[in-house]
Formats: sequence, C-alpha cells, structure tokens
Amino acid sequence: MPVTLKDIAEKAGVTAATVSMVINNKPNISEATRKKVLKIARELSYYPNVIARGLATRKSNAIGVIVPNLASSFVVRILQGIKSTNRDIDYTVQLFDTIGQKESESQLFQRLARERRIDGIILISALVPEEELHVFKDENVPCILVARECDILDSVFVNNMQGARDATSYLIQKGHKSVACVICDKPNVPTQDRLNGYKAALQENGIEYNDSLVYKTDDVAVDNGMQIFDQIRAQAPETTAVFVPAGDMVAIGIIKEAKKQNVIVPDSLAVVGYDDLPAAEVIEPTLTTVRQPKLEMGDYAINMIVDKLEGRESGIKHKELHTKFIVRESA
Amino acid sequence: MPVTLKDIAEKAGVTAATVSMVINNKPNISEATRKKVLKIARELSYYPNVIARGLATRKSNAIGVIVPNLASSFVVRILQGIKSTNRDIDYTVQLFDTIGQKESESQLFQRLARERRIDGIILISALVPEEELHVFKDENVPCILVARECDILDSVFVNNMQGARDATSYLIQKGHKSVACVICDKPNVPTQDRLNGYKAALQENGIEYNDSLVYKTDDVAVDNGMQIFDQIRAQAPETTAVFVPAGDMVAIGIIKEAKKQNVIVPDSLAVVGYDDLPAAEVIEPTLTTVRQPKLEMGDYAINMIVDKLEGRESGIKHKELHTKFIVRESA
DNA sequence: TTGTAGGCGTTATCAT
DNA sequence: ATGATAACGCCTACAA
Repeated sequence: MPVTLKDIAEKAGVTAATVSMVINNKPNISEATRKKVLKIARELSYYPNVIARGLATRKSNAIGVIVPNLASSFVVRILQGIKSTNRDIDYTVQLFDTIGQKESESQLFQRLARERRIDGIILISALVPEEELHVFKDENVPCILVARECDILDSVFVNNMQGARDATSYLIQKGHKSVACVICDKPNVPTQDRLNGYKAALQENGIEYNDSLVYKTDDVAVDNGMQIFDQIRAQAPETTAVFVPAGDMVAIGIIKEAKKQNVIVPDSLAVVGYDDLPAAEVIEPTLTTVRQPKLEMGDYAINMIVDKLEGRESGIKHKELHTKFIVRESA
Repeated sequence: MPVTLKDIAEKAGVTAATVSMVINNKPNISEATRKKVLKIARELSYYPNVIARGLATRKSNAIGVIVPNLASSFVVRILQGIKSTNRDIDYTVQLFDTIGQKESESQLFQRLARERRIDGIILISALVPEEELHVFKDENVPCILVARECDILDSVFVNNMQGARDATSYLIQKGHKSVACVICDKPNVPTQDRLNGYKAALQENGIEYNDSLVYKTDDVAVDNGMQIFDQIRAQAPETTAVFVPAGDMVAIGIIKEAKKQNVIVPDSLAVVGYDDLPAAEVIEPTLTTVRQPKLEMGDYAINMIVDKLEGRESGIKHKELHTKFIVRESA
C-alpha cells in the first residue's frame, strides 16, 4: 500500500490538511511542524498521488503533443527541442500521432481537452485545415501551433519564404539565369511560402518567373528526385541550377541521377536542398541546403505553453524564426 | 462547466451510479435506461473525466516510455513502432528522456510509479546498469526492457551476435582473410554481443582472432570513421575488409576517407555497416549493412505491456528478434 | 434493475 | 498555525 498524506499525518500527530500545506510549501506553518512533517515524509518515502492531486486542483499537469507522423525527422527534431529545453518543466509530455487514427487532429484535441487529460497542447503540423483551427480556439485549453503561421492561435514557425528567397538569390548571384524549382505537391503551407520566396528572388533579380521550370513531386524520397532529374533533362536541358524546397532527399536523388548520367554537380548543375538532414553531409558532393531551427522551435513552443499555463502570458503570441542557408559543395 | 455523470443522471431521472454503469457497459441495465442515458450523454457531449476515473480505479491509463535520448534514430524508430501498432490502445503514452536530467532511469521510474502517473513502463535502453535493474522489478508496475536482454525483466531485443556473425561470415566468404572490426567504445551490451558475433564467425571459418584488428571509436559520427580509416591504413594496410558494428555513420566515414585517398570500395576495401540508416542508401557506393527490426521491437513492447496490464499475461517473457543482412554495393 | 453510501488521495475554505 | 469539513468526479459494494 502506498504511503498517503494521512499516513504521514497520523505519525506526525497533525491532520492531512496540514501535511498537504507543508508538502506544497504553503505559508503559515510553524517551522517545528514543517520540519517534523518533512522528516516523516522522507522516512516513509512519500510521493504525492498526482491523480488525486489532479482531481482536486483540476489540473492534469500534462501537456499533449500532437504530431501527424513520427516518421518525419522534422517533427522528431522539434519534439526533441520540446524535451530538451533548459527550463525545468514539471509537466509530463503525452505523445499522440494522428496518422492511421480514426480521429482528426481537432477531434483528438477536443477529446483530450474534455477528458481533462491535458492542460495544454502543442500541435506540430503544417497541414491543419483552416476550418479546423477554430476548434483549438474554442476549447478552454491553450494550444500552440508549430510549423504553421496562424492568426487565431499562438504559433511558432519559420520564415520559409525568406529561406527560399535566400537560396534562390544565392543561385542567381552565382550567375545562373535559369533556376528550376522542385516542390512537393501537397497542400501544405510551407510549400506555398517557399514557392513564393523563389518567385520573389526571381523578381528582385529581374528574372521572369516561368511556370514550366517548377517541377512537382508527390513524395519526398530519393527516387522522386531521380525521376525529376530526367524530367528536367527532357523539358529544359539548358537548366544549370535547381532549388529543391521539396527537401534534401529529393535533392539527393537529383544529384545521384546527375552523377549517373555524368552531369557534374555543381559545375553543370547546381543543386540546393531544403532541411539539412544528416544525409546532406553524406552525399558527394555535399549538399548546400536550407536549415530550419527545429530544436529552437520546440524550445519556444514548450516555453510559450508553460508560460500560458502558469498565467505568465496571455494574448496571442507569434514567434517567427529564421532559416539558415548552409553552403556546401553542391552549389 | 464540463458535463458530469451527475448532469446526465438528473436529466435522465436516474442516479450517477446508473449512468456510470451504462457508460462502462456493465451488465444488468435495462435496455430502456441504457438507451435513454446514452442518448442524453451524446446530446450533452459527455466525456468522462479520466482523472476522476483514475482516482477511483487506481489506474492512470498511461504508459510511460523512457528513452535515454531522442537524438538517437534507433530509439525514435522504436518509439514509432510503439505508436503505430495495429492494436487499439486506450493507454496514453507519456514520454521521458533522461539525458541532461538529474534523475537516473531507475529513479525516474520509481517516481513515476509511486506518483501513480503510469500503469506500466517501456524502457528503451541498452545501457541500464545491471545493479539498477532490480528497481524496475521491485515497484509494482510492469516494465518492458527494450534493446537489452535481461533475466529478471520482460525484454525485447535483437540477436546482435547473430547479426554480427552474419556480416562477418559474408565478408569471409567473399574471400577476405583479414577482416577488421570497428566498435564503439562504450560499455553497452550490443557492442559486446556484436564483437562476440565477429569472433564467432572468425572461429567458424578457421581464422584466428587478432586483437589488433579491432578498432575503437568513442563516438559514432562520420568524422570518427574518417579517422579510423587512417588508423587502419597505418596499422594494417593489408586489410581488405572492415565490419563496423559501431554503426553506419562510422562506416560512411570510412568510405568517404577511402574515396578521398583513392582506395576503391569495395574492390580494395569492403565495408559493412550496422543499423541501416537512411544515409546508407545515400553514400556511394551504397552501404551493405545490418538492419535491426526497430518498428517490430516497438510493436512487441507495447503489445507485451498491454497484455500484462489487462492481465492476459504474466510471468517473464522474452522476445528475441533477428537482424537482417542488407547487401548493397560496399561489400 | 436501480439507488444508497462510501471511498479513491488531495486541496481548499472555513473556523478555531 | 492548525483542524474540520467539504469538495473534485467517478466507481463499486451492497441494499432494496
């Protein structure tokens, strides 16, 4: 049988209420009883029952983290940032993924909130449909949206447009007149932002945007990149540079296929990826790419939500972080 | 104000106890009241307060997953396996990492158990010291140890010795007389097992084990592999094959340095890694390596613990899984 | 088949 | 400074 407040109270000759106050460092307790109670608690190695406490305080002391899919290294890295923050967090992190589940993100959130499982939520997803977002607002549970900008919710996101603009500008300044762009054909916001950054860089440099230089892939694996390379060769053999917001793996596929066909990277084809995965340093030539501050995103998210939960902050906050352009050998 | 059992009871003209029985599908309820109660519950969109329920039932309905470090792709992949099991799990997963924390794994476990935060634990770690293991046994909370064999606890692990033996045998059968071995110099069990597998393969093939062919690295990054290559060249230039239980990244470092020094892989030096990371397919030549069934490990772990929690299993169970040798270009 | 009553381990509001 | 007492929302005998 676990030790309870009552056990301590009896040994100490006080009531459970008093013990509770001692355990929770409340004021107005005589030094004598405080000492005595703490001593006994230690002797019995007392641990508070967090569930009972939760019922009394109406707090679960848990933060939910909802992710679409743990297979994404992007998501995992943010999760790592959440867990490795410097701040001492006395909230437990509960992990939920939605891929292959019956519930949508918003349904899941609603249930977790109403079941009182969690005090707050961090939602890592670039893909939540606009019309679901209000659900997150309506429940009385704070929510931080990560990886997607959003007016009505607190959010942490990176300036993908700027990231893409940097990358494209770099290629143009290297003298490339015809810069292809490879995007992932899913309706997620970052893709749009990155495409816009690409367009902006072209415009700033007086280059006309050409729709036919934008290639679409429906997945982000090496194979997709290899196919894209062939497409580029077939449709626009004069292309000397390609920016790949679809991600490093696609960029790596392009490099692989280029090498196989004796097209020299970067001399005949410059390639810039997006994400800075570990593989970016493995491919030869190493991949020039755009890095997102994922750990930092997680760190901000957890700190924002804890601030909210402790009542230190209110109102909607947005944190925009910035990408970093990583120059390696491929461009 | 959230809807409670009592609210439903009043509307339905019954007592909270009856509603509770309906919600929990208990027998001996008339079809009439069952229908009426469920209807009202739905209308009010009732969600049970899991904390109150937990206090009454003395169950948290949560499973803790303790990992040393979320930066490890090995660990993350197992976690993914845990989350993506086919079984419908109505346990919440709480995630804890121990790197940079004050508490050791066993202290953390003990606290979680005594605070009644969790009903069971999955511990993913090859590194728990033998003398801490009994702590996991002593608390009255089921624990599954993943990635380390263990007599006194349920465990899920892979046969690393066999994996290493397969890899080494393969190299020997390819005609290599002098197979080097690169291990990670940390006191974790898999390293020992893999080294033993390496030795066993040598012996089976009538090759004498030579201590000087075993190289040690203190970390598992690409750079370490590059240094190891130089060591091999300096100490045993006749080496034609190297098996790298330390991991794919180290193996990749060896390949990179070999290429830089115009040593042809696999012709002049065959390389076999361990882990089958995404980067294994990126390096050129692609890396022959040993794959561990990580998703499967997670799947087994979660199923084992749920079985225990539901009382379907008892006694100590061990599940040994097997590696798969993946032949690519580097050997 | 349903109601009554008590308890799960804490916290919180009063008195004293 | 401390003790009674009543929640918190649910579950579970046991009684009816």
